[in-house]
Amino acid sequence: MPSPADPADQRVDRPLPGRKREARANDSAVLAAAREVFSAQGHGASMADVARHAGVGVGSVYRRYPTKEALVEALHVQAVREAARLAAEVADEHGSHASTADDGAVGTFLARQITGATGPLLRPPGTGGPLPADLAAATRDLRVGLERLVAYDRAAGLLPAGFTTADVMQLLLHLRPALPFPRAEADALHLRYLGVVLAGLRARARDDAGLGDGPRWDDWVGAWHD
Amino acid sequence: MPSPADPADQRVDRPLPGRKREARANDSAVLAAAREVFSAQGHGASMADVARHAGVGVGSVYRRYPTKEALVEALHVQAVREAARLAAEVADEHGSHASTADDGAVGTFLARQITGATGPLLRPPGTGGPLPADLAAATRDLRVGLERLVAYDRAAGLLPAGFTTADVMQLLLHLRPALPFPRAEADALHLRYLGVVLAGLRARARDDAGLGDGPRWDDWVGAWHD
DNA sequence: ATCGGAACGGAATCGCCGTTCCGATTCACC
DNA sequence: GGTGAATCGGAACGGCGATTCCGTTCCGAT
Repeated sequence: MPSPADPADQRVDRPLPGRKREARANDSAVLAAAREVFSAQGHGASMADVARHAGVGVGSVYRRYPTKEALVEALHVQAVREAARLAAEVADEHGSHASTADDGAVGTFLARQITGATGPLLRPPGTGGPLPADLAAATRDLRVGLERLVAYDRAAGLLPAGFTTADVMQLLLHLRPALPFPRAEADALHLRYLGVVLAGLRARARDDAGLGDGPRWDDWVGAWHD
Repeated sequence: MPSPADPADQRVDRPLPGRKREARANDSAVLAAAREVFSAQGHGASMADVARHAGVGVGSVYRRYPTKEALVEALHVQAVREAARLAAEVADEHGSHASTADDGAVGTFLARQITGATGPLLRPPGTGGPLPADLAAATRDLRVGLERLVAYDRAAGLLPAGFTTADVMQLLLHLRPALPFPRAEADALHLRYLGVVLAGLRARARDDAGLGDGPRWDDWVGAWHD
C-alpha cells in the first residue's frame, strides 16, 4: 500500500526541481503526530506509537530524527518559536489600537498561551543538553517579544517593580500544571488562577509593594541547560 | 488477606516479643530512601537505586512493598498525612493566639507546605488507581484541616467568594513546579509567587470580585482516581 | 521496459528495569 | 554448639521500548 502520505506541507511554493522529495517531507506529519502523542500520554510514550500515529514506520521517524531526544527537542523549539510569534503578535496589537481595559499585554499573552500552547516551553530540569543553536535563536526572539510586553504593562502601571521577562517564563511554568480534566475544563481552571495572579500583580503595583528581584533572564534560561 | 492497612510504623514502646522486629526498621529506611531517590530523580528512578540508597537488596524492598506502584503510593499517603497534620497545626495556631497581620491561615499553610513538603500530594493524572482506603482516610483528614483554614480566612475577609478547599489543592499544584535550582533558591522563587497569589486573592476579596466557582472537593479528588 | 538508488516499513537487536527466585546468613531457642 | 525458620542480598528472568538493519517499493531517468 502506498503510504497515506499527506503532501500537505507548509513548504513555500517550490514548483522547481524537488519532486516527490517534497512530498516525502511528511516530516511535518511526524512532528504533528509526536506533538499529539506526547502531549496526550506524556514524553514517556513510545516511538512506535508516534510512528503509528503518523502513519509511517519507525524507520522513517528515525531517518528524520536520529534519536527520541532529537524529536522532543524539535517539538520544544517549535513551541518556543510559536510563543515568540504570539508575544510579537500581542505586542503589535497593543501598539496599534490603544489598550483598553483588558488584562494588559502580559495577561493577554499568558491567557492565549494557556489556551493555545502546543507544548511546554521548558523541559523538565535535568533534561537539557548544551542548548542547541536553533533553540537559542528562538529563545532570543521570545525574549524580545516579552521585553515589549513587559514594557507596555510597566508603563501602564500594571506590574510591580522587580517584575522581569524571566518572571513571565516562571509564570508560564506555574500556570499550566497537568490536570485530570478535559482540555476545556483544565484551561478554565488555569485561566481562573491566571486571573488571581494578574490581580495580585496589579495590587502589588498599586501599593508599590514591589517583588524581590527575580532571576535574570540569562540565569533563568541558562539554568535549564548543562 | 486481612487488611491492606499496614501498621508498619515507628510505633516504639514495644518491649514485647519482636526481636527481629527491629530489622523491620529497614522499612522506614526504605521509605526514606525512596523519598530521597524519587524526589531527586523523579519517579522514573529504578527500584535498584532505591534499594542501594537504603543499603538493602532489592529483595528486601519487594518483601515490604510488593510493587513499585505500592511503594510510590505509600510515599503519597505519607505526604498527604503530613499535609493534613500541617493543616491542623496551622489551624490550631490560628485558633489560639489571635491572628496578627500575617499571610492568613491558608497563606501560612501554603508557605510551610512549599518549604517543607516531602512529596507531591497528587500524582500525575492517569496514574491513579481506584483510591485505596488509607489514602481516602488521609485525604478526608486533609480536607477537614483545609476546611478550618479556609473558614478562618473567609471570616477575616482574606478570600474572595467562591474560593474553596479544592482551590487550596489547586494552588498547591500551581505553586511548586520543578525548577532547575537548588532547593533553597527554588523555594524562594515559589514563595515569591505565593506572595503574588495571596495578594491577588486579597484584592479580589476586597473588591468583592469573587471567582467563578471552582471544582467541588469530591470532583477534584475523584478526578485523580479511576 | 529496465535500472539505480532513495525512502519505506517493520522485524531483529540490545539494554534497562520491574519482579521473581534461591542459596547464604542470622537469630532464637534448644 | 546445633538446628530450623525467617531474612537477606543479589543473580536470573521476561517484557518493553529505543535504535539498527535489511529486504521491498517507488520514482525518475535511460
